[in-house]
Amino acid sequence: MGTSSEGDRPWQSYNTVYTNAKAGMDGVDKEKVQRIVYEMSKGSKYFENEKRKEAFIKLKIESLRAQVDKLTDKDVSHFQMIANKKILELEASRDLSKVWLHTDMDAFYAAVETLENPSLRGKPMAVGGLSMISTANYEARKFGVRAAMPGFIACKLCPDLIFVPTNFEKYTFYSELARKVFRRYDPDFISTSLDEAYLNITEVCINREISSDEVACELRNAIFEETGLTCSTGVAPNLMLAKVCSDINKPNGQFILPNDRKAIMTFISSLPIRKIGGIGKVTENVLRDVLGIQTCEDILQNGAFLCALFSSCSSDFFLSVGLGLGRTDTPDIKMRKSISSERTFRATSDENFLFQKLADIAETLSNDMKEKCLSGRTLTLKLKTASFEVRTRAISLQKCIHSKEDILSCASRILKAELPLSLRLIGLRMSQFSDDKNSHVDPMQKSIVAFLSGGDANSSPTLPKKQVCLEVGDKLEDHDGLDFSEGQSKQDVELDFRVADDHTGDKNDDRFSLLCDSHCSVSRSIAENFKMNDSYLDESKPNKSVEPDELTYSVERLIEEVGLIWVDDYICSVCGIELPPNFIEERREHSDYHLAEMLQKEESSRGRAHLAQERFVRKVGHNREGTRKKQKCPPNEVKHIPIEAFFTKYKKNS
DNA sequence: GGGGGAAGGACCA
DNA sequence: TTCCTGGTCCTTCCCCC
Repeated sequence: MGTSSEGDRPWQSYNTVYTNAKAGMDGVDKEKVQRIVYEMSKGSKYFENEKRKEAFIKLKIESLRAQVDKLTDKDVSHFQMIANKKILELEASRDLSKVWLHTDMDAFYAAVETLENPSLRGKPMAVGGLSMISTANYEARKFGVRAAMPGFIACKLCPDLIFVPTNFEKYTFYSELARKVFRRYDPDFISTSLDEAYLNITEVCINREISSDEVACELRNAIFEETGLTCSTGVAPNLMLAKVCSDINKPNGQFILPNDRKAIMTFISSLPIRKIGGIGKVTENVLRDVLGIQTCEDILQNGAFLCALFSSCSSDFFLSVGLGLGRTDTPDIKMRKSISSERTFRATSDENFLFQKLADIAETLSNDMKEKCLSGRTLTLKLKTASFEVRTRAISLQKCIHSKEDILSCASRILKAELPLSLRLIGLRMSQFSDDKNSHVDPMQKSIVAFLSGGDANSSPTLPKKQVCLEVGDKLEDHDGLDFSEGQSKQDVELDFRVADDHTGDKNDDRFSLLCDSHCSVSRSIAENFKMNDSYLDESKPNKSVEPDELTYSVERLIEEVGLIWVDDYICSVCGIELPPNFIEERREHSDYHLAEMLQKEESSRGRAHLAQERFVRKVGHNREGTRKKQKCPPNEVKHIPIEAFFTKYKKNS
């Protein structure tokens, strides 16, 4: 930016993934593609957001450069010693005894569509729509059209482009046909997607006394005969290299890298780092602009700087890439860690529309979870604003949930705290699954009594091992075993009234689950919760009188005693302080303060209430310094860019 | 200081 | 006029013990 050449060609500074060479795109006029992508994008909110992200990366690069400049000769020789030691250790772990084959179906979705509709053959075609393309055939790739490109840009690059909608049933069917072939060569093959797999063919080569080249050829022929589709394969001593190799002779080709260190080092030396799985656009730019690293050989030559600038895990990963090392064993079966559903729509701030979308997504997620017998404890709401800024807000519950009603109830509360906002995407993700998929109750969940007594929920034989629900107006003493133990202060209860899960999924249950959800990050003030969930309040129930001296609680009493509501959703009815709805923590602390104040009046012991007040005062002071926790990030604030984010996982490979 | 939750980001197909 | 979906893993920040 800023140079005359860039002024003439502003698109050159707009880096997108679309100019990265993909199979079948070798002859593409990259500058033309870059210019058209730039011209179609510029001025849009997406473009502005990309620019913002680019600016962050530039700052990161500048910061790393400054760190390099500060290194003395002594520092460099120190880090060189560390790098040398690591290289020796990594080299000692090199395993050349395995033969891995990576197979990748050629333009899979597009090939399936062409197989079923031969009239598409020879014509530029893309699977997807005007908003986004899933994949493009090789005829379209000649124009620069590729996966992950918006369809309207693809249309500009290739006006005759034919669009075919995605049909996952078809792709799954053909994928299964291919997998039948894979199983014959490796029953434990690793499937990474519908069209890709890793096969350990070591045994096949030994038992049948044939070369890996012959196995690859045989496998490709078998796949073609049984599916009518072509694939490309790569053979190498580890998974990382096999994946790189399968891309070399695409489409319908294969590349064999011998299990020989010298051959590997020769192969890797000129390999662009971007070809390595785990090195994407950002890492490529950072390594190139900070250290001038472009090939894997460059990595080894910059070992000292990599050790100086990056975490141990990251530098280990980089060095292992430079040595051509990768995983050589079949990983253990991985359990799913999360399940999610998200929808993009035209940006809007219409709250009715947004809550309806949220309900639709909650239903989809709930259905998916039921289908897979999953029940989760952590719900994450993902929002993409009209300006493409992505926000996530998570809530961890005391028990696992899966029903639409429970999901929607939690999600609505988080969303409400974020509004008003113009959004273009809403997503919900559930994680922290219960081990026992048939149980929808978290065994770790403590009953309120166990919580109050500081004991384990399961340790008391007299306590019901189920969630205790209170009706509005109930006193805790009305329930078996629900009394406060001696010395137990009421403030020990961080009350978070939630919609009860009665395990039947009934809507509009007028009871509240009185759970001690102290870990709930978005637990709200009592008043707020009541306000937000007022549809669950049953006003027909008569209030129950409460003796002031009794150490008992009723839900209504808390509200009455504290008397705190947020007038106009903004002003504290007790003291008049103004706190916006999205100041969740502050509001919670604020209601804590008033609660403590109330308790202070009625309890003979003042200690804990005083502590709560102190806590509030400290917190307010803290917040006034502008260190509010991750609620909003100023646009001009330098954000952390976790360049190393991807690398630790490779550590175990080496 | 360590553990764990939350938030954000990079990357992949 | 228009830039997806679903998943994993990692780091940093922050709070709590």
